[in-house]
Amino acid sequence: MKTLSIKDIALKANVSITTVSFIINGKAKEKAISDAVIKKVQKIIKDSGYKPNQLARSLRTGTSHIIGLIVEDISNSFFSSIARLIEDKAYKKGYKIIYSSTENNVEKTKELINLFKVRKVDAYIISPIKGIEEDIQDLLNDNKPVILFDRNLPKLDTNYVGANHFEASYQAIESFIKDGKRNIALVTTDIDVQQITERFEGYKKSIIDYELPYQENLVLKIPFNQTETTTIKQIKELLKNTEIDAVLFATNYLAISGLKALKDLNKKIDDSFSIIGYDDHEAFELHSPSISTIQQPLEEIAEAIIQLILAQLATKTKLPDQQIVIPAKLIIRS
Amino acid sequence: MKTLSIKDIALKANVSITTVSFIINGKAKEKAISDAVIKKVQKIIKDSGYKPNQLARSLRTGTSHIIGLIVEDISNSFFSSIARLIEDKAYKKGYKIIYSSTENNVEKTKELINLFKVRKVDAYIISPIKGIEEDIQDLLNDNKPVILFDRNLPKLDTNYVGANHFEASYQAIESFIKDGKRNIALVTTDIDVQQITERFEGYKKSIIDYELPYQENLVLKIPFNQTETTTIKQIKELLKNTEIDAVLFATNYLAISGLKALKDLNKKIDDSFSIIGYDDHEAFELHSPSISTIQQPLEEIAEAIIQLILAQLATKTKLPDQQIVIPAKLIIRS
DNA sequence: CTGAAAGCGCTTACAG
DNA sequence: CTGAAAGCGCTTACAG
Repeated sequence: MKTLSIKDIALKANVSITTVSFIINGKAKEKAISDAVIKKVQKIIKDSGYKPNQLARSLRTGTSHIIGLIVEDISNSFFSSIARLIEDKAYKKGYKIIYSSTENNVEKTKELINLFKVRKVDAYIISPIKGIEEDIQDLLNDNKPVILFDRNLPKLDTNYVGANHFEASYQAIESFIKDGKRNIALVTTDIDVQQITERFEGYKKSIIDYELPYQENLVLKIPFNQTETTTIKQIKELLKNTEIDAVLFATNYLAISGLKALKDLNKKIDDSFSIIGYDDHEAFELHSPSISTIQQPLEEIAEAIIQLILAQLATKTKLPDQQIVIPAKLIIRS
Repeated sequence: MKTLSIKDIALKANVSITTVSFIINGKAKEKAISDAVIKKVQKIIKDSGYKPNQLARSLRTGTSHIIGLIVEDISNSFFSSIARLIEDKAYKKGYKIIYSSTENNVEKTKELINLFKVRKVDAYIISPIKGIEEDIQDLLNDNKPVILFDRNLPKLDTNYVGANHFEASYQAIESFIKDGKRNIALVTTDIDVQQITERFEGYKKSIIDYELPYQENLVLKIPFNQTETTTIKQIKELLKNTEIDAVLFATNYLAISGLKALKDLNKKIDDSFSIIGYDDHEAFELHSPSISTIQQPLEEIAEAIIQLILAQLATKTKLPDQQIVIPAKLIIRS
């Protein structure tokens, strides 16, 4: 059962492939094709189940109705939730999403961008890492919509959607301080991306604003590419400092590791020791006691991204870049 | 900055595009291209940063070095973990993965398969739903490798990789019974797919084998497409039956909803009331007490899938279908 | 040892 | 109102 081509349809309908193409692409009216021919061709298309070959179409037109989504790690619930929301929204507008993980690997990311590029993806949604500025600039020069999210690359002029990490982190620490905490630790990662830096800056600023001493030994920077076992060990090490009365975890997976460390240590979360996580995770709410967390509004972020994409796709002219910063919310649970 | 084509390279090298193509595709030796020409062309390719257009290549050859992965819901950690593992392994062999979620929607799944098909995906990994048998059969007729996983479609002759759900569920119930439980509930979903049915059958068989009465009112079938709030309500309703001394949850998200219900009810998990979940979830281990669970060996499943794919891709002839059933493990935590 | 040419399946400027 | 033809960027059978 060979798959049908536009030629087969043209043959059956006894018209040229040009005519068939016009009809398929809704240009029949514009091109003044007679109603009779339109009807006939449409019937044949329907009866035969013919579907245009998108590869050939993309090769010719340079478009694909596909949006490429590049995230750090699809198995992280923050990214998979966003991916799912974007997928839903895009699908309703006739766009498909294909996604892939960078694993914070510059080489892999470059290859992915190239993969998407040669496949004529119409737009890119990227949670970027440093080192791919040039590749993204190429896309922009190529007039492709690019939306960065979660992290920004300050060197680039492009669209960005993300939460206000500085503010969120500041508020989390503020709430600790108002609760009487004095030795507040930060467990973060060593990857050098804007949103992680912001979380750190918010932590620091809040401590200084409230005239607490900034203690470098209370900040633990976990290497990105190490096993969770090692991470847990390092967190336990940190917690040997019994002065610590509160911990902010800068990502959800670090908070999970932190909870495991606490469990190992048999250390309770109570009036004298609090923690706050980042991004939500099913485990936070279920934990006894429930874990407070800084929540990024996934729905709003996904919506903002898709709106930006659609706006750009709908127009030929380059729209002004937008930097959309959405406030994250501190969810206090207890 | 127009992107380069094979023509540009041929022009620069002063050879035909045929020669360039042979060199790119490693057929230079076979086609007896002179070493001098090979060197020259390769240098030009390298210096110019030329990358062959994969779209054109796919259109011509019908292959793409891409594997399509279709799962129920990428935001479910079972699927996102498998996706990530498969992606890693495939990437090492030079294959890229593109994935998408079916949301248990037959129409969307058909469209996705078509999307992948017209893009000449080399192989398919699908966690299928009923109603797409024909589409998959088309792929098989088309001589494309298809690996079903997680769920099988018994009507089809194709490869399958999955866990032994019947056995796993049987053992879970058996362990409850050996613990002295007598009124064991099952919370499962109403979707009619093999692996869910098997979990139910294992539950039933175990109860009957151990000569306990099979009580229909202890089996709760949750509709797939409802809100979690409703699910939690239904589970709470079930738990009003205080005779129940143990519950097996047939999926990880149902177990999560179950834990939320218990938290709402302030009902403790202890000697007189036990639960077992399905698939792992960070929240299970962290919960106090830790939640026992039936664990599918993700790494082994991913490895089996990728091996099957690579074996099929490596040969032109159709290999015999394989049904790989991997035992799930009951992880008892306490 | 190397090249001209057909063809994969489309779209579209041009012609009539 | 409709069609012949060029071209998107490749691969490969054929010819020399």
